[in-house]
Amino acid sequence: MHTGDWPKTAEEARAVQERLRDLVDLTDDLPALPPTVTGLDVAYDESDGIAAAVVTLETAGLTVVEARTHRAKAVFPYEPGLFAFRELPPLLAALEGLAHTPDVLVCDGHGLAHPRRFGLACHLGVLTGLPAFGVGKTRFVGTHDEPEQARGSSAPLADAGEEVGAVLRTQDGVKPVYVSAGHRIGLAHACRLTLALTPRYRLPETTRQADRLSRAALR
DNA sequence: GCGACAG
DNA sequence: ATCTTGTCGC
Repeated sequence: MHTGDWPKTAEEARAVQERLRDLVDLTDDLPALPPTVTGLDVAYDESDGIAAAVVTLETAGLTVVEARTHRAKAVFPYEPGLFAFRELPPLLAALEGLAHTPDVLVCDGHGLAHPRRFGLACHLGVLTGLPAFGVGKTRFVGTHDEPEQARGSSAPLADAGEEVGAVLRTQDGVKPVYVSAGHRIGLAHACRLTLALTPRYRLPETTRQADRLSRAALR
């Protein structure tokens, strides 16, 4: 579906981000608790082989509704800030295989918490037109205070004077995650959904399921 | 100039 | 991302 016009150089990729960033819509029309949540992740092997997985869960109960995987060869090298150009192709292919349109995408990476405010979650949201937000495991940009130790506590993530996300504690005393809006959803809503997806573990159940499936698909 | 740097 | 032994705790 995206064969042909994919950036070849870092310069071209950054230009694409600068051009698409204006298409990000932060209007939030998503129900407080959408019927389903769809997680995405990509696994890699030692020779440019990659496997993407998308898993849709019922929001209440977190049971799997459907899942899809897609294997491919990496077409773009990893570079901080341009990460989406590496994972987007297989992720989009996997998404196209779903029988049901996702209500919201939960990405393994950042959205607005990006140097040019256009991380994977924004890119995926703009290209699919679907609501999307990011839940990163580590900080990429910005500074923040340490959130309180209780699950649900959070601290603003600021970069260059802008609030680009939140550092959210999903379990008592565990390392917090980095939540940021991607497209068609607000930060507060993204944080509430993240908590709904982490009743037991640090990472969202969507990410855990997608991670497991992508690794399995790689072999 | 010197670090930092999503996955 | 992925590579890895042991270790602490429920």
